[in-house]
Amino acid sequence: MMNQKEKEAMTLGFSEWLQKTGHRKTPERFAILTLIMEESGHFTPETLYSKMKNRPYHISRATLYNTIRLLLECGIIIRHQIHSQQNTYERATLAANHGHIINLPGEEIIEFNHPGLQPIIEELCNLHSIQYSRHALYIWGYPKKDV
Amino acid sequence: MMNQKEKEAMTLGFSEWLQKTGHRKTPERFAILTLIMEESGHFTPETLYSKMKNRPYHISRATLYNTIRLLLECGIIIRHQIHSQQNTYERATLAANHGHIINLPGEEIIEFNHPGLQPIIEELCNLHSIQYSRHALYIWGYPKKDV
DNA sequence: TTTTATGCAAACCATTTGCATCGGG
DNA sequence: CCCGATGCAAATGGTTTGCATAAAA
Repeated sequence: MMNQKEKEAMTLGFSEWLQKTGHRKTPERFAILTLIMEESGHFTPETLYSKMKNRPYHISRATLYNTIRLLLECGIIIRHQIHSQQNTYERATLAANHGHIINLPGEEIIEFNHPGLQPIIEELCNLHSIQYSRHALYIWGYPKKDV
Repeated sequence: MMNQKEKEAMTLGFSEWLQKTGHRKTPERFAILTLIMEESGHFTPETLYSKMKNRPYHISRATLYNTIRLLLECGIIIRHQIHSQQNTYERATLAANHGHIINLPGEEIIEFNHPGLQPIIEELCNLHSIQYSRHALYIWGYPKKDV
């Protein structure tokens, strides 16, 4: 969960990014950002939309998808591609800290963290002359039946 | 590219899997497998479908999607999650050997290989009691402008 | 006042499904 | 023969788009 200070910093960052890139600062956009800052894990456009319905004012799917695109562009959220039919998103600051183990069947997700990964990624980026942006490690497997 | 021997082994494996799981061995299924064995990288249902059109007989989208599902189930192909709108696939044997660097903008894909990754994955699987099935490491970044 | 964003509904498009027919076992 | 598989076309459902209206700047 984000604390108040982090939320303010993120809101300010979004506001500045909107300004810098020539987008308007509409209340809908900040309402969606607020909702996303309350998410503790993965979410989809549909889960956001249904949560939106319980809020003071309604926001359309068009605006929701539009805002999700902006939040992707400015790097506040990232898109996971775990399910084939529906896009899943996560705040980038959350996602940066862990990989995903996808536990079949049912695709239950375990998040993990491993310090050895970062040096490998840096090495690969140097090798291929890539300016690192982000990464994702997914591991698929089945629960072990033994103890 | 797969050599003849590998192709025969894969075809046999698919055939046995179909038998074992109670599915019929239709010519359409083997025709699609044959096409996939000629792919040297990523493919989508649509790229397969259009290649199919140049073949002796036509295969419907329904059958194509049905067969892709079977090939996923038996582990011959895996699904990548790079593009948001269309599923991308690859032969599992190919995918096992490399990770993917997604070079923005345009999502050009560089494949890579790093020996340090495997021990990390094994460690994580042991820690979480996971029977390893497969993994995927994606790195997003931009081309470096300097030399 | 200008121009971008919103909301609604319709359009899109990859994928799935229903159903009549075909054909593997 | 029987029942699963195919082909076609229609349905589905997540996402995008067109357009009239609203509201940021």
